[in-house]
Amino acid sequence: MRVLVVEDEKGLAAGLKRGLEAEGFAVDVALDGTDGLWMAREQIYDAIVLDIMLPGVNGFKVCSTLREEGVWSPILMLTAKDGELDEAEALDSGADDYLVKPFSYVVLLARLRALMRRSASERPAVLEAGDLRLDPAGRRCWRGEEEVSLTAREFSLLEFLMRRKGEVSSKADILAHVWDYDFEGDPNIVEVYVKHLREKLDRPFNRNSVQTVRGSGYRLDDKGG
Amino acid sequence: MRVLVVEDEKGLAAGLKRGLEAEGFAVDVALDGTDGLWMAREQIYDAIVLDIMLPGVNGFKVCSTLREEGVWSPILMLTAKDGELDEAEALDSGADDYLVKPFSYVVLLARLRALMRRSASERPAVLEAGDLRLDPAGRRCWRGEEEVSLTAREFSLLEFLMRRKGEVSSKADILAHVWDYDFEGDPNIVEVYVKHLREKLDRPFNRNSVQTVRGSGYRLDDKGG
DNA sequence: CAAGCCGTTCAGCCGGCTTTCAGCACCCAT
DNA sequence: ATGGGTGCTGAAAGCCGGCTGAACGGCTTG
Repeated sequence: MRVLVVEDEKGLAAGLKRGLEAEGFAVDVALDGTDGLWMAREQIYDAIVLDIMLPGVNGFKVCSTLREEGVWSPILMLTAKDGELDEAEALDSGADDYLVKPFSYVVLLARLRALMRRSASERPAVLEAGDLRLDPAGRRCWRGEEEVSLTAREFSLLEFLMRRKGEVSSKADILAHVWDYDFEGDPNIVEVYVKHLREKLDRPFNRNSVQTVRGSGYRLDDKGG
Repeated sequence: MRVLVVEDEKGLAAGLKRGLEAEGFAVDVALDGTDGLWMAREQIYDAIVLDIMLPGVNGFKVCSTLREEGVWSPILMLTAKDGELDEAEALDSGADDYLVKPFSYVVLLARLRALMRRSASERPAVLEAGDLRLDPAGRRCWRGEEEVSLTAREFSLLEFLMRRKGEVSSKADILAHVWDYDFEGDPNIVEVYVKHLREKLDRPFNRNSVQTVRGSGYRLDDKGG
């Protein structure tokens, strides 16, 4: 259970780190928004505690940026004032919950646990679509009983599609999330990788799980084709 | 989107009901814990707003009982005092979030939406008109049980008409929204696509969902023809 | 150092979608 | 009845989106 704390008040940050570590969490601390953003991108956290008032990039911005980039770790925001607007804006920018300063440590802990419990049940360790299974942690993939080996890109693409199974993902969306958000190359690359997936997941099994929706994008069949 | 409000202060209950209904929710109200428990068992709600201080069974008890019985609708708890204990206990009894009274309506709404979004494993975003269904996210369309495949334009046109089902949409409106707003071509194209829709959605099923209103435009029948 | 794999780019092909157009049918007012 | 206006229809053409095979360079591995 790894937690990222993004907080510029050094005293508070240190306190949180000590407290959470005592509870058995692994804790990383970022002292400003820019650092926080980098760290959250680099590694998957089980939860992120995020102050709103930050030097560099503010908390709202950090939060919405992460969400856009496909980082779905549960985020608990810390708001200094108790204005209603902050609260609403926190949730709208993609936070899962917020806490008004000053807060008590017990409450923070309870909220954090609730968030992680919730996201653990929402995000099962293994993604499934019909008899297609994918284990993000172990980077493995199966069609039925048979394991299929995928390259890094193929895997990311499939993971992305599986998390949105049944929905159409546009090529732009895919590029933004599976490739770097500032990817400037040929969008054709998505087509190329879709072909790769089809050759590994569909053709050998006579299936059709990755569907083209002309003019819109691609869709992974709910039932794995 | 059906919401259950369990609240004994009649004024507040009525206010919530009115407000939420204005936002397009279907709202049921229970005035005590016992009723709330019954109603939550009877039907699946998209969210439950639950007061802690209730005659009969209190909110904590209602919440934990429901959870034990396998009711997983997101629960938003209303706590009267702002003691830490209440908050922690609320989350521990299985609530997904809580709100301290007095709260503002905007915040309640934001929280409620966040909860439902989070638990939206089922996509409520499906448009319906009789036995005609359309899933904008998945770009799929059904007449009854049978799936109908539509091209990009056909889909946009149908989506537009379904969002305004029962109302007449002028050809100019349709052109502006389904085609580019600066479309300069032949308006006849709308007629062409209406024909396509009819051939795919109506003719094979002996229906008449897309109706012509001579001199005004087209209307999609509320009940799908 | 060689071999292989992976990620990426590119150009050509193909099918079908979008759009246009001309002719016909129908409704309504004169 | 007759004509204009409005909508319907089938076919044809052009274009665009997606598919594919090949090739290249960089990186890792033996």
